[in-house]
Amino acid sequence: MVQAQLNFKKTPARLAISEFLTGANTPVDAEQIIQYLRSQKLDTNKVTVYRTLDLLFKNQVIDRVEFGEGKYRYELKKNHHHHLICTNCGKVQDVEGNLVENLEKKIQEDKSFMIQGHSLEFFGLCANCQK
Amino acid sequence: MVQAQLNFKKTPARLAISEFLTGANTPVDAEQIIQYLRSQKLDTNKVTVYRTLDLLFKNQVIDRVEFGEGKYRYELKKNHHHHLICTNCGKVQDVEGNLVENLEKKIQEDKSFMIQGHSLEFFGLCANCQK
DNA sequence: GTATTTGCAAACACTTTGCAAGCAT
DNA sequence: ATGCTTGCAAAGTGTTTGCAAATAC
Repeated sequence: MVQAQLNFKKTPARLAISEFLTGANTPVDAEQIIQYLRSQKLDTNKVTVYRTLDLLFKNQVIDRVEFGEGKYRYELKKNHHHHLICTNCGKVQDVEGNLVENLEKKIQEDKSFMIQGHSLEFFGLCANCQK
Repeated sequence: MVQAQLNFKKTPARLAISEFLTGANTPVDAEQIIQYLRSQKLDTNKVTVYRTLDLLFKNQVIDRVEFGEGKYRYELKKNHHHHLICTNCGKVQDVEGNLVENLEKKIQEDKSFMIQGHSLEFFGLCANCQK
């Protein structure tokens, strides 16, 4: 699997799902994973896909995000970043870095709220869709 | 209804839903609305609730937000703000103001991405749950 | 060999749709 | 009167669960 220290059994489905997530440059949904597995002649049941995602999520191998679509998307955990989601073509770009670190400090002080995490997504038109 | 210029028919269900949304100090889900209607002896079908929410959302009377729960929450449109969501008790507080305006300017320049909107939610522990 | 993982069927939660009946204007 | 709104039943998504059979180690 993605991280050697996790002693999950290395089943074909899990390896393929990890491989797909590793190769994806954008957060993918369960359906896309199932399509990929099908294309690899690995007709894995969707239940297995959800269970694998759950396993990876709970072990902090992947992140789970929502883009207001009524479903989850998943991506390998990586350096903190935010997303630019094109409302026209759906393209997703990353913005590297924690852009709200200073905001968080201020909020913790002002509101006595202990921040553990956040989600920040931007919606708009990518360069191509502005033409 | 909430906004006079919209000439929707003022049915009991719509009036009650608007009233509930107006009184709510936190984004509510469809189920909470149904419970409220029931408590008002207005046994409105959930389909009507969803259709009313859709109507209000499309006419920009309400906002629709997601807190990573796998469902939508709705709140009356108001001054731009973000949410502090307690991961322990679920309490939701508002943070007034557009905290990422400067970020947006920078992103538009750096990424040639035309931002139309964003979502920013903070997850953590409210003052009470830190005790 | 044994505990983990899988597939299947089924259920679940949330939301949407089609259509006929009912109501606001 | 008529077009908008509702309820009902059904279906559509996305996701989870129980259990017996299959498999990685």
